[in-house]
Amino acid sequence: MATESTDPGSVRPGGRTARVRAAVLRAAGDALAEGGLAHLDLAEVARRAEVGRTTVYRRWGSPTQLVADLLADMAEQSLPRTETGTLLGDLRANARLVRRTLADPRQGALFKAVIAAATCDDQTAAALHRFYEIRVDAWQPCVQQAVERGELPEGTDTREVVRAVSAPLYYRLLTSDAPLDEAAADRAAEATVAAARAGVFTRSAE
Amino acid sequence: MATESTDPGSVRPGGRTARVRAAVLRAAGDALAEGGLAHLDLAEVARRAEVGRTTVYRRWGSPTQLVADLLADMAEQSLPRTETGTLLGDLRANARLVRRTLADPRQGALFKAVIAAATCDDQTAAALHRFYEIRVDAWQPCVQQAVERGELPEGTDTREVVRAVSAPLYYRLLTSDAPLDEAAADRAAEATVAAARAGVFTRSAE
DNA sequence: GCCATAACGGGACTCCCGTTCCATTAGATG
DNA sequence: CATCTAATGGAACGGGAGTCCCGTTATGGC
Repeated sequence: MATESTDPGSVRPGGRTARVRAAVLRAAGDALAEGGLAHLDLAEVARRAEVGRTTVYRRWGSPTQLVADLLADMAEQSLPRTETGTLLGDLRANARLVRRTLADPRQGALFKAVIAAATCDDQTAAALHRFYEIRVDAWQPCVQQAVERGELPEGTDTREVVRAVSAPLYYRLLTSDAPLDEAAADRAAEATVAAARAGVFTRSAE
Repeated sequence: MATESTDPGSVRPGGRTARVRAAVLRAAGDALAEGGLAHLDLAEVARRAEVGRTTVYRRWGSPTQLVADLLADMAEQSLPRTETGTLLGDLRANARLVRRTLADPRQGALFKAVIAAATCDDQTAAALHRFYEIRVDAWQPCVQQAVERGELPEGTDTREVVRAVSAPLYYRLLTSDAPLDEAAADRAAEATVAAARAGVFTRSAE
């Protein structure tokens, strides 16, 4: 048995290997943003990245696994979080950041494609879930502070509050052709604050 | 020019043609629910539907276009809407219906795959948007009634309220591996009511 | 019930995706 | 700087997806 030797890149991750990975991931991101998951062709990615086809097939194997690696890369680049001192201010800043990202032609298309890939493959789904776990954890403290300030009831599920801000924006991105304007972002933040104040996000037991 | 003759099925839509379409769409739904968009193979769909490969390639051409037709078919089957007399009751019924659908292994996987397909192709996206437009329109009246009863402020964007109920459920389905339990559905309904009561969904001007 | 033809279905063909083999390049270690 | 070998990349190969051609079926109109 002995786990199939080792994946390429795990023994000698420096120099060229890292450069190849960076070039391939960038090319994959571009291709995804342009054509979506269905048009993601490993041969074309190799061409764009100026890398041998064989290398791409060997190291990533399938489009969905390539996306999984792309997600792992995206998860490492964390954005700085702004602090305004009030819950509404913090959540609005978050909502506007999410909106700006999703409304950007390249980034928006990329996120759509990445979500699509996660629906096709369990490993990719795991990578996507991890990505959002990290993002939610990064913003969760501002809700925690609101609880400590007395703005929100004790026992509030702080992570669920953060997710409630993003949800309507992603829902609109995927199921509607209406533009993601800043008003939608502000509404998402306000709705979340209203619900959180009403105690909707308190976990009853446990 | 003269629009490339006519699509198959438009001149003689009865009998066999309709039977073929039904068989193919059912097979496509099964295949999508099992393997997701990436594993949707037109040849296999033809085999499952006991239909000639040529027919499937000629009438639908690509996986995404097949999904677009599947969506048009799904949009026609509308679910009956329950009425409880209160806004929270109606929205909770809606939320639980959505949750039950998405939590069902086959239906949930199918919805994921359909959303994935919509991210790859404009026509499929249009079909998906139309599907949700119809669903939202079907539930919008219960919010309208709440406005008329005085439960919600005048000028409330009733459709946006309906969307606010679904959003967190879809967001969880796609970006998390947490189970879609009934508590999540109830929370979505309660959060939406709290926000709507606070006037978050009133459109300022226009 | 009969005819014209829309739509289907089988088989052959082509092309490209994905794999395999091996020579070449360039990290890592001393 | 020399050596070992992980990792890359070119070339050739096999198989299956998608297309084309044409005969067959059965629908809609009279």
